[in-house]
Amino acid sequence: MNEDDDRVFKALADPTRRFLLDLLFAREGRTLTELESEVEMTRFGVAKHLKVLEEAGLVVARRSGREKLHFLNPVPIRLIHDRWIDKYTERHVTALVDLKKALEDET
Amino acid sequence: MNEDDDRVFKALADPTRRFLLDLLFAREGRTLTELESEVEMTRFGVAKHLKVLEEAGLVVARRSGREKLHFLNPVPIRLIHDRWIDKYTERHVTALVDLKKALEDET
DNA sequence: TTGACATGTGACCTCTGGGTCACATAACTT
DNA sequence: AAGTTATGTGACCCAGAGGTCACATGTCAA
Repeated sequence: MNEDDDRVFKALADPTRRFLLDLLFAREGRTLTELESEVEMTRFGVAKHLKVLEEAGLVVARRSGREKLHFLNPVPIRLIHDRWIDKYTERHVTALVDLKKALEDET
Repeated sequence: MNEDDDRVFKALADPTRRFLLDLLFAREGRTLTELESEVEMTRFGVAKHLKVLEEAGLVVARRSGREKLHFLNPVPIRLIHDRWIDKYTERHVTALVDLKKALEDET
């Protein structure tokens, strides 16, 4: 359980991996070569990152012939949220975040 | 903005720092020496971790005489959540998480 | 079957980050 | 004032992670 945690947070620690999650969040079911074209890096690097994300459970993959399709799994993200944001204070925090966003939009 | 992100995720990548957040989540306003007593590490190590958490905005500190009181700031956590969990799919994910927890409790 | 395409594996190099220590400053107590 | 308490700073050591390459497997198309 704790090892799972560690894998998730370590996976999120790298900016390239977060960008890959962003790409999958925008459109799911992408292949390795497709993701590679969006990143300034070798295919091997991207493959390594995807493996880390997969082992952390943040990405789920499905094979289709010689291709491998990748999907984003939001559950671990939600668990991070629940760890440090109490249900009673959640309303309060969301209000704070909305306020912050509103202030930034004005500028 | 992107550098802020990076600081937050890098800060969360270390298990000791996550444990410190847990301690502050349980009871806020703790001092360095108090936190040190809960961790198997030198004071210097803990101080270093607290600095990282503070620079990431996950911990906010207030001085009181020669003591420094530390508080948890949940806003960055909420922003992580909002980055990859759409408001429309949030209900769905929460249901999944609740189901998972229920299944684990049965065992 | 032959060649092109999509992905997987292990070794290797480099550099960042966790942890400790010696030293220093500031504040409370008596 | 003197000693104790709470915290801050810079240097140092070492394990681990990011990135690339050479090589290998498996799948589609003609």
